[in-house]
Amino acid sequence: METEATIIHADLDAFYASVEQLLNPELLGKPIAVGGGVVLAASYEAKAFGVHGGMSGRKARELCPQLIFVGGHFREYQRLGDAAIAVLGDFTPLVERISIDEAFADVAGCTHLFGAPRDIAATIRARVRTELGLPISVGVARTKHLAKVASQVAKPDGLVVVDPDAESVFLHDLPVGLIWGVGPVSEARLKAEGILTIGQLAQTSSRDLQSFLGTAAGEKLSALAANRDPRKILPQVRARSAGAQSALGRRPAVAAVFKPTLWHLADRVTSRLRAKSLAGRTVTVRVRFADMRAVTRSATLDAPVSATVTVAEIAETLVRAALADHPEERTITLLAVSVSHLGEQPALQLELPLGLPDEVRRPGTRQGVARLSADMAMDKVRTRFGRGAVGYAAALINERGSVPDAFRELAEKDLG
DNA sequence: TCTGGGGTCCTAGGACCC
DNA sequence: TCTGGGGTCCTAGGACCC
Repeated sequence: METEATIIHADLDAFYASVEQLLNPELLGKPIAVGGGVVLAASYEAKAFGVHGGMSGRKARELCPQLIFVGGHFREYQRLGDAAIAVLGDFTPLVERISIDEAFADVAGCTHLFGAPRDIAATIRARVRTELGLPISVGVARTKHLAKVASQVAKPDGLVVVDPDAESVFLHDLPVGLIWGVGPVSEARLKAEGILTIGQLAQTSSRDLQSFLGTAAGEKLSALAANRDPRKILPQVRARSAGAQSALGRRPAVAAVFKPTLWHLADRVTSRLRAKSLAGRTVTVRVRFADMRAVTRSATLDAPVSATVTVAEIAETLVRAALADHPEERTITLLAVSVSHLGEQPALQLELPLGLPDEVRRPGTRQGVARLSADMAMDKVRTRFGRGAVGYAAALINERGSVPDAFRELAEKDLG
């Protein structure tokens, strides 16, 4: 291999749990879980008992009776996550953030200033540890895929550098599940073919993999197993969709339940879009039933929309259609609204020139203008006085038991 | 007292156009 | 009248990631 290993993948260890242990040192060395009904993150001490993110709190307590549940300090997660990623930014502008606690960086252009990639990685780890008090694992390799696998292998609190000459050896005995894009389903399909390790994967023809997993997935996997990964670091990627969802427990599938929820969700989504001057042409809803089966319905419009009322009305129509297709389902457990086909929202102009979105141009009524203007006025009030200051009556829902908004915001991707 | 919330990408079939 | 092929867009569902 002629290229050098300059891609870094940095991943904070058991992030939320580590922050809690940092804020309260009495929790150090103890099995803790962030969350309540659902485990959002588990400390390594808790992971040793089989506790992991996404698990129900009840199941976690079963596995580890001495498990300590702690409330989330969401502001601190955001602040410390930002600060850790900012350390990467001190070395190069080529930083691609994947989530609150994880990022890639390409240090090819700054080794003359800061030394070899291995040294840069070691410095990053030391700085995050001393300046922020958090453990972080780092992988260094020639490609994003290898760097990501390396950081997973480095965990907890380690550094792994994959020499370009040793890539095949490094990957050979690792389980296929470590590959980015291989989840439970693919893993099971590969296992059925006797393929357990990345080495075995590399021995399998691309054609066979495509027949097991489908064209695109097979091709991609084949390339990764053979160490071909052309992906570059992309510092700021524009979002392609924005959505919001809400688990409801078990509720009757009637308008009195779904209407206020849809308005609330539409309001969440569209206010995020408007904040970035974005709008979208496709509105999608998702309805989950008591047996966890879910159906989706979508509608694509001629022009992008971002007004709360418009999206809420479309969502309502789509949900009614989905329910009409499943008259046997009397109970719903989740509703989701998302907007895709995103594009720039043209500035609102009073003259209504051509090119304005449909909701602004609605013939005769000027309804669109009114809707969007009302929303923009409301957005301003909320910016000054907070979300709860003003809103649509139809969107008023009882949020008891639902996930706090602070956590929702953590999960939100920057729409760019 | 089953399983949160926010995303990306792919597939397959149908509509429609040339 | 019947048949064919390619391209694009849309819809619904699903796998996967953090």
